[in-house]
Amino acid sequence: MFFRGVNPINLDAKGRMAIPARYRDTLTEHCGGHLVATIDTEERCLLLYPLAEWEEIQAKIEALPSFNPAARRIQRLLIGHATDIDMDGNGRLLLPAPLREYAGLSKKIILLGQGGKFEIWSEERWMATREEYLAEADGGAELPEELQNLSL
Amino acid sequence: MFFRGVNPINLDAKGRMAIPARYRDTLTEHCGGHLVATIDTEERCLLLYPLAEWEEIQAKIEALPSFNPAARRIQRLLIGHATDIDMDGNGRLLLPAPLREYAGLSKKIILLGQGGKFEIWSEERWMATREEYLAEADGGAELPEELQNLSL
DNA sequence: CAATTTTACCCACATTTACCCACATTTTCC
DNA sequence: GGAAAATGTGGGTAAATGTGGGTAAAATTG
Repeated sequence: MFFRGVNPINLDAKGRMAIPARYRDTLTEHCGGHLVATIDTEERCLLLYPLAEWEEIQAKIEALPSFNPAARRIQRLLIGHATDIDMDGNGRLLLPAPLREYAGLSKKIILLGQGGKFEIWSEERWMATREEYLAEADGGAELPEELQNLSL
Repeated sequence: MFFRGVNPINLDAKGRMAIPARYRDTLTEHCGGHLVATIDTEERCLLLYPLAEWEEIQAKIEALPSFNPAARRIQRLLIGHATDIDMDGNGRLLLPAPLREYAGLSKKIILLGQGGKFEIWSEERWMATREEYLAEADGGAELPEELQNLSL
């Protein structure tokens, strides 16, 4: 159950996106087409999880202490924006308006496979962010040790 | 019994809010539509619990040491403002005027799923608070250890 | 105790959403 | 390169949801 790849997709007038066919079988088998979308707190994009994966994450987040401000912040942002979405008969997802708005999604969007989850970007934003990433030099001093020794 | 998601809702002229249909079945099954609303002590928003959940919490709060000023404060604020509310036949809640006032609720409000409970915000206030949260960097120094290693 | 206001319950209409079908387009296979 | 299958796209319709308001019961006040 690993997703990968960049997929340019068009949102239709109702805010629906067609999941590329190659992911559909995996998604129906693994979670009956039940997904959960929420926001990314660092970038203006969305995260899309199979239901089971999301529930594990939500359990961890909910267990955090309620009176810790940093924990409250994460709970409000992540759980607060998490929305259940089911694939329709045509393999499409209807993205809720508040989430579309957050990520600035209009017509052209990018679905990015990221292992256990997907990311959803506006095409424009994705292009710009990718360029930034490429422009930053590798091998900066701030790399975690695990990365320093990573062999590709 | 996990609530999540952002729900933009309109209060009507009588101060009633329609609970989104997807939560209704859960609420009627789990607590017969009996809920308890109270205030959040940190932010100007309301907390909305299924009756059973609230009773557990109230028991814990009542058990706090009476001579501790911070405990007394919490008791007075939380238990003092807690109000029983039932869903009507149309799946709506009538929010009491004092609570609406506390949270500054007029017409446009936001219902935020937060796991075992909901939060109710004025739309305006929620937007502002969300922007603040987003502006704060993740990975600040004050994060609980559990959070530092959380992998989304 | 009567009069007035408030609350709760219910019904009916407007709007939105979900589901389904049909067409266009792309891909695959021969 | 052409035909057939699979995929992507658009939109119509029935059902579910949201909204407003009326009426009767209850509570409150003078």
